[in-house]
Amino acid sequence: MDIPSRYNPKDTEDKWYKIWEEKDLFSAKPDPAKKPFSIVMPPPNVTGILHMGHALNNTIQDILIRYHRMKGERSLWMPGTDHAGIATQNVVERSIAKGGLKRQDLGRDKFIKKVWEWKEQYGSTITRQLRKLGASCDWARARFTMDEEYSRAVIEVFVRLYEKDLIYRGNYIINWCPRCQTALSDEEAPHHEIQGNLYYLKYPLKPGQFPMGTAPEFIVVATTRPETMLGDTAVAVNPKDKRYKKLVGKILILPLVNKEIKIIADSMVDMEFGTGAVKVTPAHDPNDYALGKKHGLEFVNVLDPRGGMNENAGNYKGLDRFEARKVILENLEGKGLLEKIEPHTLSAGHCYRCHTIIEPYFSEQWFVKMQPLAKPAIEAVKKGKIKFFPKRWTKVYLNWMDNIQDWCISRQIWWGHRLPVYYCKDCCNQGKKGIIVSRLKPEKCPDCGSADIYQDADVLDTWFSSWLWPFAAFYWPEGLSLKACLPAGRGAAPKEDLKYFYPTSVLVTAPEIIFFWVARMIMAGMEFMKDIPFKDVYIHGTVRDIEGKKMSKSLGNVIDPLDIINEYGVDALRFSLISITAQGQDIFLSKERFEQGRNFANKIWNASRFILMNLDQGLSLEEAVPKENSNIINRWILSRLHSTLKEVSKDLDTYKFNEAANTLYGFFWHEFCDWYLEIIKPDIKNRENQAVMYTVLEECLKLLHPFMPFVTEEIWQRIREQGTAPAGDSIMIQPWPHIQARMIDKKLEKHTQCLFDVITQIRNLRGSIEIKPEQAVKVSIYAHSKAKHSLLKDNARIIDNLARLESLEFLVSSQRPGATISAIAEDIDIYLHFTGLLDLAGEQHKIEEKISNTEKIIRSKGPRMENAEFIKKAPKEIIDKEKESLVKLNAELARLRKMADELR
RNA sequence: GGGCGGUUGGCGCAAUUGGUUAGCGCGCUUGAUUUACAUUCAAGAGGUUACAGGUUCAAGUCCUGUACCGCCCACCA
Repeated sequence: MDIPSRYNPKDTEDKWYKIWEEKDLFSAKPDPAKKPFSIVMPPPNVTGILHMGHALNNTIQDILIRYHRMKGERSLWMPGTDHAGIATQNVVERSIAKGGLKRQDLGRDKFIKKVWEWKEQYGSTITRQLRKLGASCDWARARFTMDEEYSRAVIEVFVRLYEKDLIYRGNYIINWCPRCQTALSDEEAPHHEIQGNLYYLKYPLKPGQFPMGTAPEFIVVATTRPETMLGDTAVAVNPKDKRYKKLVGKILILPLVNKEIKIIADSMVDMEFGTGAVKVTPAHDPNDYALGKKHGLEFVNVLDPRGGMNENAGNYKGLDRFEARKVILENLEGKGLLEKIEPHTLSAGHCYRCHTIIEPYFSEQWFVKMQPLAKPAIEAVKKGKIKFFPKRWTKVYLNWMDNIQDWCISRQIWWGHRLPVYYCKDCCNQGKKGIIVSRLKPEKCPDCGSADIYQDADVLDTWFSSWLWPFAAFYWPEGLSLKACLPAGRGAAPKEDLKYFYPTSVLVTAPEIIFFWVARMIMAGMEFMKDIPFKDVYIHGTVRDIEGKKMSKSLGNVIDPLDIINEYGVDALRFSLISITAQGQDIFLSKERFEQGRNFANKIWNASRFILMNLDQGLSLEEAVPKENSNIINRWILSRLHSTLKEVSKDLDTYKFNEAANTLYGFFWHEFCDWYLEIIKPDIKNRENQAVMYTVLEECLKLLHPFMPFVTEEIWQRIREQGTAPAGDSIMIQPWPHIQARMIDKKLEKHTQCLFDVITQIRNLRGSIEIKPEQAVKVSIYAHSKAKHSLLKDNARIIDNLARLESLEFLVSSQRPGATISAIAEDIDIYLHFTGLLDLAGEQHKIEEKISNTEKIIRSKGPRMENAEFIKKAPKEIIDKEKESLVKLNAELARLRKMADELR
């Protein structure tokens, strides 16, 4: 037998993945007679490279897909990539920058062409890496959010929403990233705390409004962004603020700009903060914007799109915003108008792509009206049509949905779906509206007939295409009406699949994506499909380093899954990752974690190697069905197998992946290998043992396959190569083991456990007096019950072998034989004969210790049985259990005392 | 300012609806190598479940409060 004694992942991984793909085992074709099971993969960015978050996310999905596929469902995992507008544009801009080029140098069309070229060349990195991971996606169906047909769906949605009056254009304060030079949605500009200052600026009152000496010369305002003062058009105070009461309505001279601005009163102003007087910059702050609207203030934009000062900033024009801040402060100080600077922590929005501090910026953008869309999406979750796992995310979702804000969807970049918005130059020039929203470019203006029409330059937020993923990936809207219209044969993705696979079964994703994507998909699903996009949402934790920090390149704490695959193998990566992923908890990773997975893969490998070396051909599996007279050890392991199977299936059905993995680990390693195989080793050629051993291995391989696809496939195939089992395509498509309830016998499991306890106790006794492992010893046993007596007697050989006995004697009374040390296991007394010098005092001490321990337990339980309340109120089962255990403990105590007496 | 999660042996985590003597992995101690696997095997040590109250016959589990850690949301200029 040429099986190496170490599992080498590199020999199996690429090989089997290739074969699975060649045999087309990942493809799922609709079959009305069968249940569908579908998952749409959260499409990774086309610029993406595999990180641990991907590894975890996709391993979970692959486990679910493989599990349901084996259960006989039509199991589809729909893969794809996201065009990731800003991220991809940034990457390509960086790449052409090496040649000293900016995108503007190329022009829009050429730049877009470059992006496509980049995509062709590098865009498949992430999908290649997902293959490495073992992901069993139906690659033939892979979609890209910029595909022609997908883009059509995006345009369709825009037009429909516009026609329903759910999309509008307007001038508002939005989040502007000066580096990416585009608007961002609120979700794309998360707030982070930064250390800044609060600057106190003096704004002089216009002279002559009060008689000399009856009013202050200045009003002091506090601001964190002094450069925006150039765009101030008022100062606001609280109307209740006595300090400023008489100043309301008066005029200030805005320093540096020398412009007159008014003091206004508004209850929005917090009297406690700063000086109680706030400068108002309607074009650069959302609050000030509101004030500006309310009080009819002027909107002065002082920034340009790059975050520099524009022509409204006068002398400061051209300076970067932070440079300008410095200069302005210097100038104010020079004029004695800077009162003081206080350190101040504030939270500012940051671009989620490049982490630049965003500027609130007044500009014309396109928005989606969210409240009407949110309503049915809230209902769907409230009514339980969509369930979150873990449940607590439901609240997070509902909270956000209840306070939903309109969604800014226009982006001032080039890479993305261009808005299907056209303008008639003539109409616009004449001050008429001239906006045409259309699926196709209009030939001429429907109003004036002019052909002078141009398209809006903006593109849509990437999430405006992702939110359609669960149905657009299935060729919506055609998919609703068309029958199969793609060429038949392998790889064809018939468009009627939408009907079969939608709604999808479960969405697996990370918490930070709930607002961006999950919530919006639900809204889109309800709006365009009139149905939920998925039934369950499984939210897994964030992968962190061992100190709990997020993994990031800048922190240098990244563990690269590809390195782990290289060093430990993919099965090890998958298994370890899953076994430490408690439902919904974050994951703290260190490299050593993967040793457990690697060791387990090796254990599976070697147990299989051992079995294969000893397995006869042409086994009849009938022999693995326990009969009344079957060997108790075989009945035990089969019962444990089916208990395990039941648990694993239940855990998978409830998304408790770590529990499933750990249950399997414990069963395979510690019960099957450590006990069962060791026990049957001497009788390994026994027909029944052969059949049982083989059955347990086969079933375990199947149970393990979703977690560790490669090692299980390799072994499964080797079993077939050896001719032990009939040939088959792949373990991937074997039926999931059938739970046979009648095989599970908990009483038997418990009963058998006693045998193992006796063996452990004997080994323990040997160890306590340092008997050499090779030295066989004499042991005498007295069982206080008949059942146990016959269990031990029937299996004496097992005890002999595993505890290395010279002889095993069954006593007829509970009398301690001479020259022995003793132990007890349940109701069995164990005596180990010792020929050397006996450490009587040590033995005595050991027993005394056990006695006091047992007494302690009895003391803690005893009063309960005398407690009338307990007897009255506790369920009968519990009382019986308690009674039973107390009886046992007391018997044990009596036996221990007797043992101690006999020693004296 | 709101909300959520966490706090269990040295470390990382488990523990269904409250119900035997709180489990697992790593690490540690001791011993074992012709005999499937040293990526192994055997045996063992190690916890008054963050703290303070409360409910209950019974609390790691439920309630109230406190402390610390982490995350999310929010327009404190």
